[in-house]
Amino acid sequence: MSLAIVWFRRDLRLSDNPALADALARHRYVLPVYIHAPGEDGVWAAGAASNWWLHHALDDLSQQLDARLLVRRGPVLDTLLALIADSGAEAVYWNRLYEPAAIERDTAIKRRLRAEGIDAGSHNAALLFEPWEVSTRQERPYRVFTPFWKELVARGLPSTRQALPQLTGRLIGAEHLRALDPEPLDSLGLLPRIRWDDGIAGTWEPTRAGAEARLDEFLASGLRHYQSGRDLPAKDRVSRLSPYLHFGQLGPRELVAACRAGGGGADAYLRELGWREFAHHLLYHFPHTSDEPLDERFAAFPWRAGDAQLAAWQTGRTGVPLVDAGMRQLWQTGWMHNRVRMIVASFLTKNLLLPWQAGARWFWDTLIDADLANNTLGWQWTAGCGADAAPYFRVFNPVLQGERFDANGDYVRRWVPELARLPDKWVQRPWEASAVVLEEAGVRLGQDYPHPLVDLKASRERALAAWGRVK
DNA sequence: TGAAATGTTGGGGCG
DNA sequence: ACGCCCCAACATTTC
Repeated sequence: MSLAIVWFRRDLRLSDNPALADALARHRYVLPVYIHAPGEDGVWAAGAASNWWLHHALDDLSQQLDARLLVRRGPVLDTLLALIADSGAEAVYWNRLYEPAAIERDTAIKRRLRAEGIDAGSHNAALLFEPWEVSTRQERPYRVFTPFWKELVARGLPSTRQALPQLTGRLIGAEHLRALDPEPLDSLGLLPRIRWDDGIAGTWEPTRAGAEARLDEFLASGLRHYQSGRDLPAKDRVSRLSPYLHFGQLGPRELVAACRAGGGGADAYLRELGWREFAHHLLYHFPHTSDEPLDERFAAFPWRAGDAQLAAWQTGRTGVPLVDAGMRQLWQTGWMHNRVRMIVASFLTKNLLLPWQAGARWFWDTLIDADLANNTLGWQWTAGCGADAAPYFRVFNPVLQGERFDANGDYVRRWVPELARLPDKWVQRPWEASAVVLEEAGVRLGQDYPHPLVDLKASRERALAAWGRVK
């Protein structure tokens, strides 16, 4: 009886999964496989937070598959060939990844499998449109978001609400699975050895059920007021769906369908999904940009070196409350509100003049939703060296941003508790508070909370001068 | 998906 | 009543 391997990667769902659907359509039995091969991710090996999520997502997927997910470890090609030999599979199907290293590896795997007479096929589960399907009238990749998004909308955003596939009797038997040397999930070492994950575990439900619950909550409470609500980091009015999208526990087509059914306010949110598409479009067409600026004029930009300042930023000890609040939210929960991401990124690159790559690396290591395309776009946008980037003169003032979007200081107080007793007027800028005010709030600057790492006005002017010289 | 500097306007205090 | 100044409020320009 014919058997197909479905090679799961970051498409950890059963619904709207074209590789799985293809396998079910063409073959009698299906062998779902996950192969752990961290070395094949190149220099962008997944960080600890990402691995934590992956562990639980795989555990959850395995449960949905009636414990028939075969986990293996090793080089992917060798592992697949061994599995084909041991199981008698005639085909391997998977859903595409779009990072440069993954494309290179998967292309080689497809070629080799076909050379061996195996039916190898890849599908799109992760994006609304393939990066190579969309181009400007000059047949070039888009480099500006708005026309890119208009084109996608004009084509019609694909959406689907598929029922779960009927798997009963289609998965290979448990005894057959055991003969294929399954690796216990725990042995992959994805979970932390020392338990630093309490904050993350208390914040997230990294399962398909968690994704659906989070989506329902967002549709009910956030989507309608997304346009304005998304800017308030203390409120829970953003989707928080990014990690589910990254690991494919939710597909973008499913999300479009849910938004359409969810009523008003969806356009502003769908546009954010458009930025995700744009990020993948850019990384596909400009594969070096995860490490190098897209705008060549920035190749020789005079970034500073500052290990102590970088460490202060990473650990939320810059002395600028909103920046520190964001960095601590990231460290404790593996996630940061998007407006705050822009603010801390602006602070690192512009006020501290530290290279965006250092920030990108830290986000990569700590974010639960770390995604190479999105991370690259976001950091290059902030640094002004990417596609459709922020103008060089756009420097966020974290004090003003705090007063505008965290007016009563709820966000700062939550993540920087040592400032909690400061009055609203000073909570975003304790260094300007009088000695009496500080004393009454129990804050000794330089002891309980640091003096600001840099003067905002002077460092802003330094940044403007440096960016102004890029010509 | 900025911020700060500069310009303009209009109301009110005051001699 | 009038002109002058101050300054908040808003608009425009510049970085």
